[in-house]
Order: sequence, then structure tokens, then C-alpha cells
Amino acid sequence: MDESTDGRARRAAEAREARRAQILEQATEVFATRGYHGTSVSDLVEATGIARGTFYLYFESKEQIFLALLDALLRHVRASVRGVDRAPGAAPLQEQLEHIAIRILQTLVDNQALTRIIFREAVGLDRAVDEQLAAFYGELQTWLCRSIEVGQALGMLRPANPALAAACVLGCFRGVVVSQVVESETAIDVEATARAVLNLTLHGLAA
Amino acid sequence: MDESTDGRARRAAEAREARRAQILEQATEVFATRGYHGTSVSDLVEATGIARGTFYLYFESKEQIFLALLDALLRHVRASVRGVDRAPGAAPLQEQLEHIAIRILQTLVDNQALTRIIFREAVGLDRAVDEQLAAFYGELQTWLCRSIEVGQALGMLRPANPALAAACVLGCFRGVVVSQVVESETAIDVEATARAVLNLTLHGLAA
Amino acid sequence: MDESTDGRARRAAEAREARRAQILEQATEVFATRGYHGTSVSDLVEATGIARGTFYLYFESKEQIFLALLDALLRHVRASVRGVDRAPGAAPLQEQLEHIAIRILQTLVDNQALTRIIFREAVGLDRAVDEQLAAFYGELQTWLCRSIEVGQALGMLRPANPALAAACVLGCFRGVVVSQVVESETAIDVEATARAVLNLTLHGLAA
Amino acid sequence: MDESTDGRARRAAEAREARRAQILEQATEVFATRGYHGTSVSDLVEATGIARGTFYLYFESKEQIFLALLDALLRHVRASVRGVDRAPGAAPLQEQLEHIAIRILQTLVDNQALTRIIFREAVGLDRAVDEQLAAFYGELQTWLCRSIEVGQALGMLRPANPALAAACVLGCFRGVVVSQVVESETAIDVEATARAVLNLTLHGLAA
DNA sequence: TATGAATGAGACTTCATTCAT
DNA sequence: CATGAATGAAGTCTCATTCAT
Repeated sequence: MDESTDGRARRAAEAREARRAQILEQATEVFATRGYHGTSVSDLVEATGIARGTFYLYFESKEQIFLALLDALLRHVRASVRGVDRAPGAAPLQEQLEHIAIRILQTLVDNQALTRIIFREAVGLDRAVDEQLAAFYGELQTWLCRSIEVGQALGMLRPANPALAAACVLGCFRGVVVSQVVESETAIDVEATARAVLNLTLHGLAA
Repeated sequence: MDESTDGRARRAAEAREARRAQILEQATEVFATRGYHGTSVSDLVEATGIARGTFYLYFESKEQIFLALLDALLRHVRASVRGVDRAPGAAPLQEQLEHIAIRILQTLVDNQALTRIIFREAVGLDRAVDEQLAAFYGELQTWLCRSIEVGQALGMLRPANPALAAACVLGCFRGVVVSQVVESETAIDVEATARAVLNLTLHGLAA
Repeated sequence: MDESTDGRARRAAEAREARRAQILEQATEVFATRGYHGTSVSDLVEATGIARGTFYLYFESKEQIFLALLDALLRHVRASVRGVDRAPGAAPLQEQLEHIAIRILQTLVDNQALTRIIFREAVGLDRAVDEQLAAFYGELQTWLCRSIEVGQALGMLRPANPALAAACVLGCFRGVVVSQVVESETAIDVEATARAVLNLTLHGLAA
Repeated sequence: MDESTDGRARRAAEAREARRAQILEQATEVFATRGYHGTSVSDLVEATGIARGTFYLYFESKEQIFLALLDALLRHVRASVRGVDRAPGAAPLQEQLEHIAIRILQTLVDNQALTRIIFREAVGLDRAVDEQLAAFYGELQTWLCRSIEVGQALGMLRPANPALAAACVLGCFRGVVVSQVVESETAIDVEATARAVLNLTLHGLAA
């Protein structure tokens, strides 16, 4: 009986998780299309075909489902960034950065709808969302800043205000993502794009 | 009587325009502080000290006053961009770009509140606002793209996908503006910053 | 087989009744603590440890379980009131009233939670609850009125509007119950309290 | 111009107050008929013929308008109770009490709808309402308790637990109010009723 | 019988906009 | 022109009840 009970409970939990994931997925589409403020809970339940009350069975509020969405993408992106190896015997920084760039870009391409939401809704939503995003960009900026400082210390990068350079690189990357992922409907060559961006970032546009 | 009527009418029109400008200016502060969705018409009339009804004598709607704001900044920025001289005998492209960068950055610094609004509220507001912004970025992107193509044709810039490079440059610039103007409270050295960005853009980060 | 079927049915009915009683008991506590409107069906099923659906197998609705609760207490109180003996050789009215008062007060003390519910939630809930309570108070008032009239006819009570006097006595008793049972947490001396109330009711406060 | 401005402002304030009072009055009827929980903001705006939003122009919430109602009655009742004179040369306590009883009863009769609300809705509404009522009853009980102690010290009242006696008197009065004002539709003789109650309270029912 | 996920009517509240003064 | 009270559509969220398993 324990077995059957456990089995039932497990199946229920799985079903619940599946349902939640399904709602989340469809909500992602709606948010990506209509924006955060343009999306009402009515829109969400209509899109998912569930009842108004059912929505609140799975998510506390509109803000919470959006935060869950955000979380999902940020987890992906953070995972892409992790794995930098500054140890002596490791691959050269440029190569590592290239892989990181490719991984991040690939993640964003794979989650186009989420990416659209984040890059379009930027800020000005709920306080919680703003903070989450600000914290994420802060992390990214800090990590990039450190990496640049290391590169400069190693003589691989030119002297330049690291914070400014980090903002520059981050913005550059962001610009490419916006134009290639957010606003474009056509598929892109992730590797080539990532390499091109890194190339421009490292060696500039001048002949 | 015509004269006096005209005079009265002119003075009235001027007074109206002055009042409108004054409302716009104060609204800018409010929008910059609270964001578009966080700002209610109540906030606006409270900040400007006019009556609710009066607001609608000067602006059709909350969306329209925001569009007017947007317009004001975009006009400024457009004016900064114009004036590129591709004629022979003109100043070298790099120098011209430097001046443009300085002018644009200066414009954004001078209109910090408006800049904050545009860079924070980005998109996802009203359709009209989105379209206006998209059109502006489109212009900028196109202009940059052409400039890069010209530079490549002249052999001054390396071969690279011009659209991608334009996105990169635009994003880079945007990143710097966000970190130095939007999110920072301290005054910056506009010329130095503009030069640094252009330098990084043209010659890259690598040693 | 008939026998075994009957036995099974009987045992099932008993089990059902036991379960119902158990739910009722726990619901009483919840209602007493949180009030009728402050108690949700969720609170009830949580407190009783049954599933939401199960609740509706035993009670038609939230209103019905509350009516059942009410019924339980009113049955108790009614039983306490019954047994007045106006026959010639019976104990004197005062003594009888004293016993009745003691019995009623004891019943209310023994069912403190239920008493709290009834005296706090008074009226204004559902129509059915209101009617039930109104009918009960009507009964009590009528019985008291009759008793007073009898007392007056026997020359034991002073002339006074019997309905008014009944309202007075009922209210007096109610006031004591509220202050001693509903709002107080400490145990009271039921007999002494009942006697004191009756004493005040019969002989007044004046020296 | 100051005058006209002041005049306009004053008239506006008066109009506002009048409107508020009108809403309050009609809301009182609705609450008295349907009870607190049975009354929705929709009911209120429907009864007053105003728009949904207009309601919130005058009252913060459903709870607040109810508290305003409560306040109105409690102010009346408190005013009736004040004015007890324990000075040496003052009127005898009984006479004073009689006047107080008359005044309070008259107040309740004059505000029948409000009285109904308070005596029916008793407790279990919002925390704020509960507290307000509890505080009021506490005051009354305390005042009565003190008065009884004084009477006992003066030898005018028999020895008895003052708190119990106060609960008794309060309940007695309450009972009469409920039966004569709340549940009855016919007009009553306030003075006679008040005297009768006081008489019963002081001298009891016994012959 | 027992379960608990699903339902959807309806509650409260906000706010962009209008209009009589 | 100026005013600000009034409007009501629309939004978020709750909860008593149902029903497929």
C-alpha cells in the first residue's frame, strides 16, 4: 500500500509539475507577444485554456509567474557563463570567451520568447522583477569587469577603464542579441555570429 | 482690431505653448522617476499643479504626452547625428565620428531624465511608442550601416557584416550610456568617454 | 445474507455518523476561533484532515454544517429549559428557575466553543441561520413571557409588561453569558453565577 | 477674488460633505437590510445611484464606510452617556440614570438602522470594526461598573459583584433594545420603556 | 467512499478619461 | 480656458462547490 500511495503521490506531483510547466510555456508566449503590462491574467488563462482560479493554483500572482519565467532564463544564462577557467594550463582566454559567447547566444536563441521578454521589458515592471534583472546585470558586469582586469594584468588586453570596457562589451553583445534574436525572425548562425562579435570586440572595426 | 486680435491670439498661443512646455518638463521628471506604467495621470497633474481636466487640454492622453517627450529627445539626438560630411576634403571619418559621438552623448547627458525614460522603458508600452522607438533605432542602425559600408569601401574599416557591426556599435554605445548616464548619478567626462568608446569600437580591447 | 448485509449497512452507517460527528466537532473549534465568515472550507478540511470533496459528502455546504452546529447547541439548551413544572405540588418557581438557570449556564459553559459562535456571530450570516436563531430566541422569549405571566397571576411577580420583562431577563442572562463565558477564558462558578443573576433579576440592584 | 475663491472652495467642501453624508445615509439602510457581509460595494453604489469609482472618492473601502457608520452611532451614544454628575448637590443617581437611559434609548430609536447594524452584526466582521465595538462595550462596562461601585459605597445599591452586575444591566438594556428597537417595527414609548427597564433593574421582578 | 485539481462567479479596487460648472 | 467630481471598464484575486479518478 505504501508503494501505491507513493506511486500515486509521485504521479500527482509529476502531473502538477507538468501542468505548471505547460502553463509557464504558454504564458511565455503571451508575455513575449503582448509584454508584461499588456498581458492580463485573463489573457494568460485564455491562452492556456484553464480557468481563472486554476491559474492561482499554480502561481501566486501575475508577478510571480513572470519571475518564474525570468528565473528560468537567468538560470540558463548563468549556467552558460559559469565554467571560466583561469588556471595556468587552461585554454586561452579568447577561446574560452568564444565558447562562453557561443553558449550564451545559443541559450538565448533556444529561448527566443523569453529573451524577447527580457530584452523588451527591460525594467519598470514590478520592483521584484526589476531587482532580479538588476542583480543579474550587475553580476554579469562584475564578472566581465574582473575578466577584463585579469586580461589586462596578463598583458592580453589593452589598458582601458575596465568598467567602461565591460559596459561596452555587454552592450555590444546585447545589441547583437536584440538585432539578431529579438527583432529578427530568421534563424542565425550562432557560432559565426558569436565569433564575429568577439572578433569586433577584441580587435575593433578599424582596418 | 485685426492687429490687436492677432496680437492677443499670438500671445495666447505663446502662453499656451509655454504652459505646454512647462507641463512637459515636469512630466519628464515624473516619468523618469516612476516609469511609464508607474506614473498615473494623477501623478502628472499633482506634479504640475494643474487640474486633471487641464491636462487633457494640452495632451490627448497619457500616451500622447509620453510620445511628445520621446519626440523631444529623438529630435535632439537626430540633430546630433546629422551633419556627417562624406565630401572629399572633409575631416577624416574617425574625427567626424568622434564629434558625433560627443554630441550625442552630450545630448543624452543634458537630457538625463528623458534618456532614463527611453533606456529604461525601452519598449512594451503602447504600440505608438514602440513604433516610434523602433523607427528611430531603425534610422540609426541604417545610418550606421551605411557609414560602415562607406568606411569599408574606403578601406578604413575591416570587412565585416555591416549590419552586425552596426548592431554591435549601437549596442556598445547604448551599454555605455546605460551604465554612465542612466544608472549613474555622478557627472561624467563626456569627451573622454566618447573617445574611449570610439577607440574601443575601432581598435578593440585586445592588446 | 440479509443479516450480514444489514450488519454491514449498520456498521457503515455508524462509521459514517461517527465521521460526521468528528468533522462537526473539529469544525466547531475552527468556527469558534475564526468566526463564520473568517472560516473557509479550506480551513475546515485542513483542520479535520479530510479532502475537500469528502467534506461535501457529509455536509451539503458551509451553511449547512454551521446550521448543524447551531442545532446541536440549541438542542442542548432546549433540553435544559424543558422540565418546568407548574403543577401545584411542585417546587417553588424561584427554585425551579434557579435550576433552569444553572442547567442552561452549565450547558453553555460545557459547550463554550459553540456558545462563542452563537453569541458572536449572532445574526447576519445566512438567511437559514438567522431564521433558526430567531426562532429559538422567539421560543425562549415566549416561554419566559408565559412564565412571567404565571408568576404575576400567582402574585409572586410584580405587575410589569411581561414581554418587556422577558426581554430584560433574557438580555440580562445573555449579558452575563457573554461576559463570563464568551469573552472570559477563566472557569466560572456556574451555580453561584446563576444564583447571582437570578437574584439580581428578581430583587434588583437597589438596596 | 479671494472672496469668490473662498466661496467656491467652501461651497465645494459643503457639496462634498453633503454628498458624503448622502452616501453614508443610504449605505446605512443597505447595511441594515443586508448585513455587513451580505452587502457588496456593488450594492452600495447601486443603492446610492453613484458610479463604482465615485464610491471610492468618498470612502477608502467597504470597511471604512462601515467604520464611519459605526463612529456616527457610537458618538451619539457616548454623548448620551456623558454628563453624569457625581457632585454632592447633584440630582439623585436614580434620576440621573433614568435620564441617561432615556437619552441612550432615544438615540438608538432615532438611529434605528444603525442600531440594527450594530446589534445584529455584533462581531466577526473586520478586525478594525471588532476592535472599535469591543472598545466601546469596554468603556460602557467600565463606566457602569464604576457607577455601581459608587452606588454601593453610598449604600444605595446592594452588595454584589460589580462586574457581574454591570454585565447584567448592560445585557438587560441590550435585550430590551433588541426586542423593542431592532426587531420591532412599531414605535415605542421611549420614556416609559426606559423607566420600566431601570425599575426592573433596580428593584427586580419579584413582588 | 475518498480525493483534490479544477472551476468560474463575483468581490474589491484603480485609473484614464469626460463633462458640467 | 480651467476645474475636479464623476465615470465605468478592466484588473487582480478568492473561495464555495463540482467531478473525474
